[in-house]
Amino acid sequence: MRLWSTLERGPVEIPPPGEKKTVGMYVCGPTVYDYIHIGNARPLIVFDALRRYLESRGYEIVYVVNITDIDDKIINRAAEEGSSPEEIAERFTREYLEDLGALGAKPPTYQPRARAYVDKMIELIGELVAKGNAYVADGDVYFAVRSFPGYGKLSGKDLDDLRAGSRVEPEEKKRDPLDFALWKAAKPGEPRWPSPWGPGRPGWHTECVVMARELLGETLDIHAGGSDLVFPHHENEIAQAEAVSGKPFARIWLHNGMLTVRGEKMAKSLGNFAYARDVVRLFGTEAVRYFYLSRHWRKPLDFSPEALEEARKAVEGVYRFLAEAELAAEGNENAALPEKLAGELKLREEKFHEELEDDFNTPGALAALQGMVNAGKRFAAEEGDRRALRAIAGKVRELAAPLGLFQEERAPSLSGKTEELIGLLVELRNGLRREGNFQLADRIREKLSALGIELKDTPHGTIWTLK
RNA sequence: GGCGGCGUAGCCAAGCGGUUAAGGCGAGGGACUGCAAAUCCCUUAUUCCCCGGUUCGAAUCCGGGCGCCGCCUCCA
Repeated sequence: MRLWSTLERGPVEIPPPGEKKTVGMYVCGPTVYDYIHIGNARPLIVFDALRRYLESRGYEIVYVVNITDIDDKIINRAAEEGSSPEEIAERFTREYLEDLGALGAKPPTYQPRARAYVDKMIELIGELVAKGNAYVADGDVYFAVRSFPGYGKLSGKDLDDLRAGSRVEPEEKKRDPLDFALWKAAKPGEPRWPSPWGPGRPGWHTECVVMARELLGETLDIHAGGSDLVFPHHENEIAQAEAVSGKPFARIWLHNGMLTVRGEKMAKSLGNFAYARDVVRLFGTEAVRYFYLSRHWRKPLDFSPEALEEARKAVEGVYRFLAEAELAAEGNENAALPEKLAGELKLREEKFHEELEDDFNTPGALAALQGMVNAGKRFAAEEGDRRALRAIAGKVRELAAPLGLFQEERAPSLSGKTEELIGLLVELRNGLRREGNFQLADRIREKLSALGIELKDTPHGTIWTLK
């Protein structure tokens, strides 16, 4: 399998499963100062799907998504609410975990929190100071970017260009404006940990390095996150990790494209965001997942209610096929697949895997899945043989499982008594229809429709569904 | 200004040197129906932002435009 890596600026081959015992995968998770917005959900869905696809192909994945629970934004929010940073972090960690579940993500192997690793961070900073890659200035510790020759290799930036166009305000304490804080001295009222440089807290760029090293070793197989993290966050991680270990920090760097709104990046600071939980509540987990997976993970994707609605309908269509196929084929589970159909099915299945093996092209894979559904429908229409449909339905479900799609058994049903009641109404209405009393028959249909119960008169009788 | 990406049907979106240019949504036509709804079937890009070039052959490669976006500051 090939994945396009930011560092190589091109595709990198992942060694086949079995050649290596486990694959370590690290994704930059949220800062817990508020509910996550739907843009934050993109890496959580896309890399969850990638992880599960790799697992389905025989890889053993150790999947880490960190939780940043030390940060300026948390401190600010606490001040606004008259609460403590600990309380804010605790609360939004809980909310985040709930949202992660609602997005249909498989729980990560580890979900480390920065607060639990402060000691290790102090150790790492100490090493950097000892090696001459970092310096102490008035209770702060800064990483000296000029001390790391590879600085800029991930983002393709040149130190001198950066300085020329720099929007960074030079800080007195820094030797170079691009140096970044490893340790920040505590201001009055701020959370603090004791350190050799005085009380303070770690800078953001250090936590991922430390947690990744602790849980996955010095070199990660895959490091992933949003494309807005390439610079400076991931660049700074590389500098710290590699300055200490002398080994590559990660083999493959994956960066998902941004979610946009009318072409502009969704961001809390721009105010153009929607909370993930609200979008999931409105459109459902699978519509959100389908929405993301119907666009290649590296490209920007534009958010709109219409786009989500479109995804919801596409998901709906597949479920309609699955329900029909599984119903029609009941009792014919072992019916042999006609040769013609088997061939087409096989072709689509190969296509599905080819697409995913090639830079995890989920839109292509979804198209292959839709193609299978269409092949099934066409076959049933042409040959009048519906028995074969069950095999297709099974294949679709099997292939879609790692993507977190099409695993629901069926639409939620009503209680037995209610169903009997609807059955009674349907029977009465059909009596009226036979007598030609369409006026009353239509009224019953309309009233039920208003209650969310849709009646359909088919040649074989009337069936009903929930809207 | 520097670095990176994108521009494919009404909309969304794959394809990245030879395919009938995937797939979804929408739209149009048909079947079914008392009328509907739903469903099913069929149709829907001689052409890939523009202009040159390379090639037997380009949406795909190269050069030059035009337009849009991201990063360079916290950010998934």
